[in-house]
Amino acid sequence: MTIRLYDTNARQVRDFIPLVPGCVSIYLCGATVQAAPHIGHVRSNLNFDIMRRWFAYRGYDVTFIRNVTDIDDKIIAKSAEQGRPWWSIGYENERAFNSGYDALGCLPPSYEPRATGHIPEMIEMMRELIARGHAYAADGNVYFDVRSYDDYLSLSNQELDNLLQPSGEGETGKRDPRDFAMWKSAKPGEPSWETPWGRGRPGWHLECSAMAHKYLGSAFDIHGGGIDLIFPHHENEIAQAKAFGDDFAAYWVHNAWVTMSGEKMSKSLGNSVLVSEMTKRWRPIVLRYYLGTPHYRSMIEYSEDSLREAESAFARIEGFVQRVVEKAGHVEPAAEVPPAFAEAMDDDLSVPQALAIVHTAVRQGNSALSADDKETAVARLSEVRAMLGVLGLDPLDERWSCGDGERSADLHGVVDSLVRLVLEQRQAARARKDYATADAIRDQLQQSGLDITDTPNGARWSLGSR
RNA sequence: GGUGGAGUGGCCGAGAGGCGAGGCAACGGCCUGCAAAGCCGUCUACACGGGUUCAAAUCCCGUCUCCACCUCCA
Repeated sequence: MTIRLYDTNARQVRDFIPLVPGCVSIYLCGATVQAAPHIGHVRSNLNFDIMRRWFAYRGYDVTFIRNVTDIDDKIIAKSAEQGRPWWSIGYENERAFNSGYDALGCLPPSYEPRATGHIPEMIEMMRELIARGHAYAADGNVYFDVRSYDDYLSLSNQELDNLLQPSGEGETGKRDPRDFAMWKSAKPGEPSWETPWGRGRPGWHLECSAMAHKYLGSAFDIHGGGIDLIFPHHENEIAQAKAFGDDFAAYWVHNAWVTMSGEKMSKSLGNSVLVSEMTKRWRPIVLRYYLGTPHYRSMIEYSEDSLREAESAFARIEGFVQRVVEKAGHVEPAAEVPPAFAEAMDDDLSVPQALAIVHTAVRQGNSALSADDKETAVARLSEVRAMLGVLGLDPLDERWSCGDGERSADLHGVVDSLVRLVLEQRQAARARKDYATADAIRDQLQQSGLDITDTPNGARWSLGSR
């Protein structure tokens, strides 16, 4: 019954023991809103969405903080390039991220703090770190003194002296080239805030230490993010927070990335597949199935073929759900998921194994349907709904009903009675063995985007997959 | 140079000493006027070379290939 998670810091799977019984606090590194989100960004969020849903299912009270870093070098550069304010660029991308998360059915975080809304907290942290001898000001920058913190690089298991020398472009006055900037002095024309060390702006890592402290306190349960954040971002967060006096995160969970032709999808490599493009071409629930069901620590090699495969696999589940509902009416999700499913989820969120349980239930349910065993079919559906609910993939969840709720339900009724009229004609043709006419009717409906399936109880129609 | 990860059947994708994960595709069967869907069955795989063991995809040694991080990154 204990949830186990792979902790990057321990480099092994550990039993999850919450700091406060019954509660779990999660800090997820969200976006640096310098560009529109690609599917790798949503994948990360999706993995943690499933994590929090599982914790909630297990009875935990979940506090989920996902930050927005709304100031950085690239945002400033774009602002200068486009002649637009930095905050307008950041906000535009922030909205794109949120609509991407939303489209794929991610639950909103408990709170979503922005870096630039927490300048006083950052100044306070720097003041304390300077007082404690872990940081120093130089030329209007504030640097963290990495040699002053003994445990530096323990998360990524590296030795300070083995690191390649950083370029340290434009960062002057460092005691050690590997010291990192918590605060950067403002160049003319750049956005800046007043501090005791001069006008400037946050470096990349300070916001997370400061905001995690503010919203989750000096100690919290889980810190998450993409595997590429381990160094330098998370190492630097740890150094700041711990040197400041926080215990910081108890568990570190990192998701793997999405690759394309074997290479990491990234904004700078230019091989990004934008979420906005994908949701135009694929049903969001299918995208969620595709991006959310491989294990979170496995790479996803993006391809259209495997997306199509995911579409077929999910259609199988969906078909079962629809058939049972047509036969038996509304079926509520079961209160509990099957034990084998729970066991898989407890074991470091083994979604692929959990999904095998779903497919088995679907197969059993389908068998029950063809044997006319309504009771078993309903029981399996109710389990399937409970399991899919945890994964955020229940096709009957209102979230996935397209368009504006009641109006589209009305429309469905209209289409249904029209199609029934046509199907009656086809049935009449079939009855007099005029199969040419019957097939022509079916072909025509097919071309209108409707799939027709004959069953022992008459023909049924469904929206074609594309 | 340092640190970490990966290589599994036609494809995707789990597993981590012994019971064929699961899915997609294909093929055969049942059902069907035909089709579709569904069900049943078939396809017995773990980069390579050694070793340990009654037993290795899994552990050990070595090799090859690929990827990532080393101050832009989810």
